[in-house]
Amino acid sequence: MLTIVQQEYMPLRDVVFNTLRGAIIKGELKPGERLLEIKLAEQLGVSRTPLREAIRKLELEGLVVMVPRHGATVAGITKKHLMDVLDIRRALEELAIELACERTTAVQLAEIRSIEKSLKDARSSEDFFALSDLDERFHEAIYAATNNPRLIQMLANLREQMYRYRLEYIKATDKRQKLVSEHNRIVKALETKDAELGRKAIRDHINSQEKAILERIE
Amino acid sequence: MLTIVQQEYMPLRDVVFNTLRGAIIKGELKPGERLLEIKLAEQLGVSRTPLREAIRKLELEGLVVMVPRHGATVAGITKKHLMDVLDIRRALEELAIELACERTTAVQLAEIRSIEKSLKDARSSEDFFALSDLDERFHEAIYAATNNPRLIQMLANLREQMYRYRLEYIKATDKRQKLVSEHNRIVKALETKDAELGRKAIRDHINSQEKAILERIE
DNA sequence: TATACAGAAATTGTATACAAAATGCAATGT
DNA sequence: ACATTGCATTTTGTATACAATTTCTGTATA
Repeated sequence: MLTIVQQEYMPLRDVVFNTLRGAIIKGELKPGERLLEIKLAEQLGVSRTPLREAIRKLELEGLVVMVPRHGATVAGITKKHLMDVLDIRRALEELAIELACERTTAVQLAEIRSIEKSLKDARSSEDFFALSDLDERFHEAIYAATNNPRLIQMLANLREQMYRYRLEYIKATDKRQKLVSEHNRIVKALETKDAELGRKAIRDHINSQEKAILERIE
Repeated sequence: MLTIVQQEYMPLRDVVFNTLRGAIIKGELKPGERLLEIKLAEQLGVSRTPLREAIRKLELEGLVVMVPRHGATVAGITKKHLMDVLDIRRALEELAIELACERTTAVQLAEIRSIEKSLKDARSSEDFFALSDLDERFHEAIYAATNNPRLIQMLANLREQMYRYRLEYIKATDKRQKLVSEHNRIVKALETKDAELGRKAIRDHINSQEKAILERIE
């Protein structure tokens, strides 16, 4: 007898959590904006209970700041905060590449290569969302190869936090070629299992992003 | 006019959160054990609402596993899981030392030195909790010197997860001298702002812990 | 004996009600 | 005009009630 794993059900709190996170990342909920429970609950058509549980999770992810007996506000993004997060990402991305160089299976490498090719072929496209999606898939494929679930989760979360800036970065057509060549370097490192090259490559990649983000900020 | 900052208030959800986290870390709640909402709520003398919100946070910290419509269970700790967390800690501890080498202020360095001395003086003590507390304060003082709140929070969380093993490590009297000398090396790195030495020192320090934990596990 | 089914019990998911605290505003007094 | 006080409103914190689902258990049947 087969047990059918139905993944279709999702608790309301998670639906709300995803919705709010998306809204914050896309800028629909602006930094400093208050998250009024009753108002939000009515807007989303749910009660306060699942809404509150979603806010707890957003709080721990750092997207929302809680003040006891005052409520939740969308966390502000300062330059300092971004730099802090980038420092952490750099350290963990280097670890990820190192692990991936050891552990990537043939199947995983093929998958990574395939995504890299798609991205290369689409590098002149104007479909930013598609490009962004490919970029995300490329990096998540590498995370997956680390075989470290905790690291995968943390990196996914850290990346998400600069989503809106990443989109801007990808729009910058003049930097596309650079992005493609950086990806290629990363793949080379994985193919030759050269952890040191991998670390360098990913560091340069993040530094490019950092530069682009800094340009955007002022 | 002086404003008195009263930090005495804490929402029930946070009290519950801390209580449960402590219970899990100390092993009072064993891996695989179910967290029944009504039962726990009665035991703690609170209603289900704050309890549930606490569980959401524990979930994101990785201490409990949720299965929709089935409830929460204490996350199991496998060797693989420990190694995964240690890999992440190593990467972030190295980053922390590097940042601390750049940023530690004179006051902070004095504080770190002071804790180091206390720990050295107490190295023959049998008061494990006091020793553990000093060790924790030593490392948190270094984290604080990074001036990166997000990193501080993440490292504190990662350390907590191996609390019970750390205690065993500290009990091992034969390794005390080693621990003291490792700390001394870390302080030296901070004093001379030698990031490379710092990385090496902290890496060795964590490797020692890893070894001790592995010995404990079988 | 093993299995399938039905119903009961237990448990989580969600909504609502009530309590406590903070905020805003107007009235009052200086 | 300005500060202060007190009240009403808003908002969060907590508890409880109800709904939906799952799990357990016992019984009947092959």
